[in-house]
Amino acid sequence: MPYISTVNVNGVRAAAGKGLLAWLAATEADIVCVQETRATDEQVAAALAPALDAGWQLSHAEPESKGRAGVGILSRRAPSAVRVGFGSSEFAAAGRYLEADFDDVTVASVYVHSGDAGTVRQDEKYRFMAELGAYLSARTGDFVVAGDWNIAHTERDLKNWKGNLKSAGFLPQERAWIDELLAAGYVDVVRQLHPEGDGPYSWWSYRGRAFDNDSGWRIDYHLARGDLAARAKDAVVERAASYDQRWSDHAPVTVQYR
Amino acid sequence: MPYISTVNVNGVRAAAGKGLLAWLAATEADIVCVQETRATDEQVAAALAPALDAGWQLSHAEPESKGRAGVGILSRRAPSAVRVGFGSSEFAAAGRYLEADFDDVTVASVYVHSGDAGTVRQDEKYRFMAELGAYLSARTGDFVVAGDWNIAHTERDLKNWKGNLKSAGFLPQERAWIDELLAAGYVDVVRQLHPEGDGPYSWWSYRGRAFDNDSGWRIDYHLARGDLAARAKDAVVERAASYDQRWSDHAPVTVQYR
DNA sequence: CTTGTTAAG
DNA sequence: CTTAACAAG
Repeated sequence: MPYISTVNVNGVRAAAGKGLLAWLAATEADIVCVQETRATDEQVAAALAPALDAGWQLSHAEPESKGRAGVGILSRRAPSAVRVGFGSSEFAAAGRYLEADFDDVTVASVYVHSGDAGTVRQDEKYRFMAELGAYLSARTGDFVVAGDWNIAHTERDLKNWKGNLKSAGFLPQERAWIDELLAAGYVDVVRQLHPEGDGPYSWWSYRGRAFDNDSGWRIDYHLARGDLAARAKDAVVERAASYDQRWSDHAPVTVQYR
Repeated sequence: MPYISTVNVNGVRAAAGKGLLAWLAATEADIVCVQETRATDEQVAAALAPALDAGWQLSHAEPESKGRAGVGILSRRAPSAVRVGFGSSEFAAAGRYLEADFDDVTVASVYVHSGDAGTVRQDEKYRFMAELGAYLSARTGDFVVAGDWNIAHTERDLKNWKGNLKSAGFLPQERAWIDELLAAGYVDVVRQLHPEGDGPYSWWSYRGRAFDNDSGWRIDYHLARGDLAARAKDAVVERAASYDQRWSDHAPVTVQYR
């Protein structure tokens, strides 16, 4: 029943003015996970005012540091419960994790650091991965965590994999972490429904002609566990949402769950 | 003989793309003083490349702090000498003063701080004023200092003078400093040629409808001394240069010297 | 190449 | 309201 989409909006205030609102008005999704709102609760509500007026419910995890991170969940019906962050992690209030309970499913919106190989920001990414991994592995039941994981799992998940073997987002330790999540019972829903071929990519750099050349990365996943994973169908990356005018460097990843 | 213009370009890189280059290609001025290039020597040369290719000569005083200040002099013929800064001032390398000798005249391009009443930035402005005033008062001969002085001299030099009696740019101490320069032998050339009426303003805030309402300030002056002052004619503020598309919040102030 | 923050204007 | 630097992406 739930029709769930996830998209890194790369600044909700900028995205709202460029096409996010139109996309929200047109989508058939019931639940939309967003990442990188880069705004306070108040600013997000202001940017999405037309959507909220049209009935969308907003749950949001505000980032501590201004202009960074920030994740939210938009839903046609209000969730029965919302939880910001996970555990007593150093990232509890980082605006990187939010989960919401709906009648038939619990949905989380996650934003993993992009990282930068060999820097403190990569160490921070690893710490986040460790804590998030422990939290997710301990969870049971029907559950889907959708968001920007900033990790391409396999060679089929990025166009130029040979050139990125030492790049943040495709490092062995990062890829192994996705393996662990799958081993813990999570299913990469889009890959399950697209077992063959490369992609579909969900992020294209703004630099050069990356989008036109489809030189992208698949770093936005739905990781579902329990009964939910088997119910997934029609997983699509809405690349076309970016054709007219790009309103983010990511495209929505949308899955229908029966 | 010299036809001299001054304009605060408010970022030469932004201005070049929006109309400064077209204005330079069309102006009849022989010497153009510019302020707030907000760029290094190299960046200014790159931004003005088409103008330099067309024959304009560039002299530039690079700001110490990136993205701030920076003054230059563009001339159809190369100056015989160029001097950056004045004396051993704390502002010697601030990118706020540059003078160049031409066959028949010495021209300086100056950029006085905008200031902020009651803050350290206002104190800095006062220190700059004191040092510049001492330097200019000691000078003799034919000489013109053109630039952004960031001070409206009298009630006729800004639209809303009543509301700005306590604002930086119209403070008693600032206005008195202009009086001192005039007493030292400098002539406010535009005012001399426009003895009646308000303005002509040379700066309009980007906020609100300031430009459309001509709610501006006259803060860009040619201060000339010696024979030169008497030779001035046809002093105009080229407000029309901003009609199509504004490429700065200031307009060029152009004077023909016989 | 883009977003948002910041300082300066 | 705008410029440019910066940090992050």
